[in-house]
Amino acid sequence: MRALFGDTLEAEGGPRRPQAVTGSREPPLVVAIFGPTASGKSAVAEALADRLPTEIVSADAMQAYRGLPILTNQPERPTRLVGIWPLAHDGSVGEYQALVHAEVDEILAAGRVPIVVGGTGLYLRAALADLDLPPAPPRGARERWERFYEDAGAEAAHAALGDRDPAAAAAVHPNDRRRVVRALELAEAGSSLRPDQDRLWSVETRHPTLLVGLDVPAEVVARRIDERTNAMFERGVEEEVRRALAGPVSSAARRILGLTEIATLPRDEASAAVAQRTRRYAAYQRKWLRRLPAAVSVRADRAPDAVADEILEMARARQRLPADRAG
RNA sequence: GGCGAGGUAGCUCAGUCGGUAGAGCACACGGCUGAAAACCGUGGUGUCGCCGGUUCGAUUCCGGCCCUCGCCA
Repeated sequence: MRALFGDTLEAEGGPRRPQAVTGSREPPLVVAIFGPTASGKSAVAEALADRLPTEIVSADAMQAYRGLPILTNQPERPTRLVGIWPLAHDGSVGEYQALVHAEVDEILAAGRVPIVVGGTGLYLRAALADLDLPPAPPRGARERWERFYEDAGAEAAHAALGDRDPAAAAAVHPNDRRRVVRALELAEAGSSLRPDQDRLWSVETRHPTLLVGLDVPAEVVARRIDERTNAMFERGVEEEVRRALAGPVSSAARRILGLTEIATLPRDEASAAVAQRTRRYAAYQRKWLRRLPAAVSVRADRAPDAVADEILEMARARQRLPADRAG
């Protein structure tokens, strides 16, 4: 346990010394950091990395794509699962979940502390828990059911789902085309959209986990978003987007916030649209934060070092280590 | 200065032949299990430019004023 707090890593990605983080008597600990965009997640994670032997793992659906580092705000410090998919690829939680579990387990096996950082709530839960996701749709099934939904209409499609999977139908609104289609393809495959246990919102995790929610006032986040959006344009997002769109882009990757706006609108309008959509995204993430089970809220409108110190305190308490062992 | 058009939600606008108003977007809240920076649901948040007149009642009709835009001087 001394190793956990006794050493500090070099700030700028020097070679990481393999060393035991937890003794045989100590349980492994995963630290997860969630918060709205521009709440300082990356800075806090990096401050933590200066204090602990850690590896940072991304829980961000869009940073997983390669080719839009400015637009997706990819971190400077080497982070696992960032830039792993080409834009032509259709990523998914299911695919991501298998990858994160492997990364987290590998880091723990090496005696380090995995820090899972990301703004995608679903991906974060998939990283921490085993969501036992239903299978991917068979080839062609999605297109076929989408056509069915279009032809039959929302009500009829929902009624058809009611015949095959009443529980799923009860849980999904007829207008929610995505979920009606998904439930239909699952019902056809003999599976169901509704799992027996609700692991998404449970406190269950694969390993002992300290989940920290960064709490930053909405006005502060809004201001930082404006600044960051301006900075994006100064750093050349437009060129980045132009290059990216010259190649194939999957339907999933097309959802990256700002891609369409920057490609189609004049600069000032694109900038305003991106800032506004990003503010809405931050509000959506705050909803996730409210609902995430077992999240410990930490005020984060202050220096990342101070936030990291507070998180360390909590980690210590979590492992029942005496506070005076920190120095 | 003259003529014309217009001032209604945060924005763009609709509407009320006189009974204090509603769409889209924005915003707020909620849902979410292989597209999640996605998708869906719920909510109207308002001195209807200002002052006065007519009327039981005016955002609506009438008069005056202010402001914006366009054309002409």
